[in-house]
Amino acid sequence: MPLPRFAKLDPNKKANIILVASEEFAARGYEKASLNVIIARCGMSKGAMYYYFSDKDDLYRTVLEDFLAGLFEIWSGGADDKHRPFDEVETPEAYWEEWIAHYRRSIRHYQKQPVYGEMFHRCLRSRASGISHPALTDVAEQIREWIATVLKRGEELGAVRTDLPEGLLLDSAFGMLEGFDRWLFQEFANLPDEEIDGIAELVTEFLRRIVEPVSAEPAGRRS
Amino acid sequence: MPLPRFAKLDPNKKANIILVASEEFAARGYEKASLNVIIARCGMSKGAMYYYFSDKDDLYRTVLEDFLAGLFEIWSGGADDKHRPFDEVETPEAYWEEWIAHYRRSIRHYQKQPVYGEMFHRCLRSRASGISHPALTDVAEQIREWIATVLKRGEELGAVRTDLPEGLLLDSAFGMLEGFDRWLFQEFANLPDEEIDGIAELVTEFLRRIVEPVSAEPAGRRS
Amino acid sequence: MPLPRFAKLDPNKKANIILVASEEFAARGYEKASLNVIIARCGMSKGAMYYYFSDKDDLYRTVLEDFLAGLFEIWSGGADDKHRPFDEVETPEAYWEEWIAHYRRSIRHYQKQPVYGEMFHRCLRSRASGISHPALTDVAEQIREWIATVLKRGEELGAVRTDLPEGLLLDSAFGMLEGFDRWLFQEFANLPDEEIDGIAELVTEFLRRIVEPVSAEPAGRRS
Amino acid sequence: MPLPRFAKLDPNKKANIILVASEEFAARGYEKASLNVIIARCGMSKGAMYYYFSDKDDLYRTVLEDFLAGLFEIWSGGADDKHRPFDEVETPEAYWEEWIAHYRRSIRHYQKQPVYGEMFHRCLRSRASGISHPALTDVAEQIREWIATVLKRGEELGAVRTDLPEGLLLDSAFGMLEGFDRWLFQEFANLPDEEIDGIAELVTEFLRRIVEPVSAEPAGRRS
DNA sequence: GATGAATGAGTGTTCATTCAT
DNA sequence: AATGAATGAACACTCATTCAT
Repeated sequence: MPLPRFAKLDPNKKANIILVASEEFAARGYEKASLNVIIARCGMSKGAMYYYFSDKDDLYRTVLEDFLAGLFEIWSGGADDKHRPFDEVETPEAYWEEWIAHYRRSIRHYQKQPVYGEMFHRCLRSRASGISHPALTDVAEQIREWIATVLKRGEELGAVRTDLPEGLLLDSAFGMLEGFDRWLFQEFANLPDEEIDGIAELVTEFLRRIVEPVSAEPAGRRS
Repeated sequence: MPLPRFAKLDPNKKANIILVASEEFAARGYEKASLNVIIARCGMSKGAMYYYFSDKDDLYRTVLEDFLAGLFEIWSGGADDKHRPFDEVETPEAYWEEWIAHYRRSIRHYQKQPVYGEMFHRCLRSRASGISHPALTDVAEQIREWIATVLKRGEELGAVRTDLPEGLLLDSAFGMLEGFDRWLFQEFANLPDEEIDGIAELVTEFLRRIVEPVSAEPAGRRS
Repeated sequence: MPLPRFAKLDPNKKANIILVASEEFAARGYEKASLNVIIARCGMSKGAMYYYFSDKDDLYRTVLEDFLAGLFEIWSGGADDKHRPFDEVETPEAYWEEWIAHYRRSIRHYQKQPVYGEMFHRCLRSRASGISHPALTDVAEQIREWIATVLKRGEELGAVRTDLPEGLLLDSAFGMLEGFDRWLFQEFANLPDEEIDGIAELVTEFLRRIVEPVSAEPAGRRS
Repeated sequence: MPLPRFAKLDPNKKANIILVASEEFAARGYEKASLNVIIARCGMSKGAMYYYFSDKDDLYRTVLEDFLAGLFEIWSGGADDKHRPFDEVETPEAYWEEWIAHYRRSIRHYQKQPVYGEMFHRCLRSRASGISHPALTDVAEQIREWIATVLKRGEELGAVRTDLPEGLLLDSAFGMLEGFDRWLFQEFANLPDEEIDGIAELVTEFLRRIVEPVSAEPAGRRS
């Protein structure tokens, strides 16, 4: 929702504004983030900022939109963001393989763009809070819905249990992924590139344990 | 850390200050919470507040300490907070039963004291964040450590796997519990009292699936 | 006083700029009116506005000039604005008849062009104020002078008393007309067309009572 | 509506704040008036102003209330403001004598407190505008109602005509008084004290001419 | 002729904190 | 032991105006 002028701005400046604002918002949250600081760091005048964005809220939403677009691009496999890799799998095994691939892509992306990771965690944390900014809640909701959709696909393939109240499985699985991510984030500095695959497999295994039907052959337990 | 004078204050007033401050901090977070509002709601003067607490930060820490003490009291089974029920179990089965009991107590407590629940979720959400107040991170860390200790006990009993990097299992399990809690919170209004037991069993089952050794008889899958 | 370029502008655009600006100035007053808003509503660029007008003040004066020209055209009987109907009456009775006709014309005009009415009232209200914009005070002064001239004509015909300090009679009469107008404005929606004549006669009668010489046969009291 | 603390402030400081604020509001109107300027002129800090008043609006209302209280005190004859001198007159002649006395009091007051005059005219001018601040419109409305009440009393005594639509007479008379006032204000510097009586009689005569029943013996025309 | 990006002093408002009493 | 008046830097936001293109 930035004013249409923003689209016409020099791409470098655009990217810089979004980067600087992302950092500030990611580091301090919407409320504490200071527009004055963002403006100063961008080297713009007050008026210029308000020339492109109608207010702090608008800037924030723009930052989040940019983040979400980037995220979904990664999640859709680098192709256009309408591509849904999980729609193409046809067996439970392929389904779980796609989860591994999904995680592999995500981790690689976070390593390259640490700010994305910050934003991502902010979104996750904001869930169900009632306190955080509506736009952030929106983004969190979209992420959650993405996962819900993928779990739905898993249900169709018989890879995901269906005997629990709507939302319970999703929230628990989502929470676990979030926790795993948290650990991952703190280890990023120490994480050798060649371990990424193992990590992706591990988190997928955890996910399986939670969401697989109780009658299924348990993941990672094939004697 | 409040000034020593605070200890000498009339217990009713003490409790009132902490309750009012808890509500404000729980509802709006440290940064957005207004000392002015707290002071007004307590019916005290500005000077009085600063007589007992050196600053906003100090008040916040006091509130959190009180919260944490209350939490651990519940978690220790209502006895003094040095009592550690998990230390007393001697078999894996007893270990899991204690988890169920633990959850049952927690849920009952949240239902009676919603403010505690609010604080709790704030703590959870703040985890691993460079954003939130250090004192909140501290509390979150202590909660995490409590769980870590309990998982350690599980390891000793052979109920918890030991083949993963320190922290990974903890964060994943903690995240799952958090997500489960989140779902629970939204259902509180609709949750009949007699279902609490089932809920406590369910979340424990999820926990088992994540943390049990891979070779173990999987939880909830006994034919 | 707009820059000479304005004269050369396409008449439709000219009229549109003046209309839009009139609305904004009439609705919000000089200070609160936003040039940005006017510019946006006109669909022109910032630069263009400053190409034709040297500043906000300049635009305002142009708008007022246009308003005043239109007003005097009406008051001069629809003919060119040098025509002065009151100069042509030769008896007191004809003088008062002309006042009635004057009012009839004015009311009809306001009904067709509400913006004019708004401007008119703004001018009236600004009278004798150290607050309003000098240009508005100027316009108000010119309106006052128009009435002064007409009263002068009345004095020549013996229809208007001459025994009071310069200005006193004028201000009182002007104030009364203003008050009458105010009432009129609020009743516009409910005012059937056929009552306009009665209204015009009534206000003229009020005017007569104030300004007629004390020895004259009082208006509306002819046994 | 100032915060209750304001009442406890040193009366000199209170009066000073109201005086300074009155001047600024009277001179520039609500919107243009700068709180910063008022604060600086009072020699207070920003915080202090907001300690006593919740916002600009609050300060403005306080100023207006003070003004209105002062005005009604004068109008009630210097006695407490519940005293209504017009209620005590019992004949048309006494009624008109009270108007003269009323005007005499008002003029004397304006001469001593010029700011009151400024405020008064701002109120008058704001009438029926839709633009001005609601609080100002309120005050204007109360003044109008005061006059309406007095005219009503005149009707009861047969001193005021009753054959015109509600409001028309009031607005016309009010407008005339306003215009008269305007003239008066510009002459204040030149007005010798001994002429005040004549002025008060003159404006009352004007009023009579407008509002007296058409059949009555006209004022000031007794051959 | 015309554009629109950029400016920056200005606005009203908040709030943790201090300190004379 | 307690008060509450006072502070002032910081906040988000506005808008008439300029000027390189």
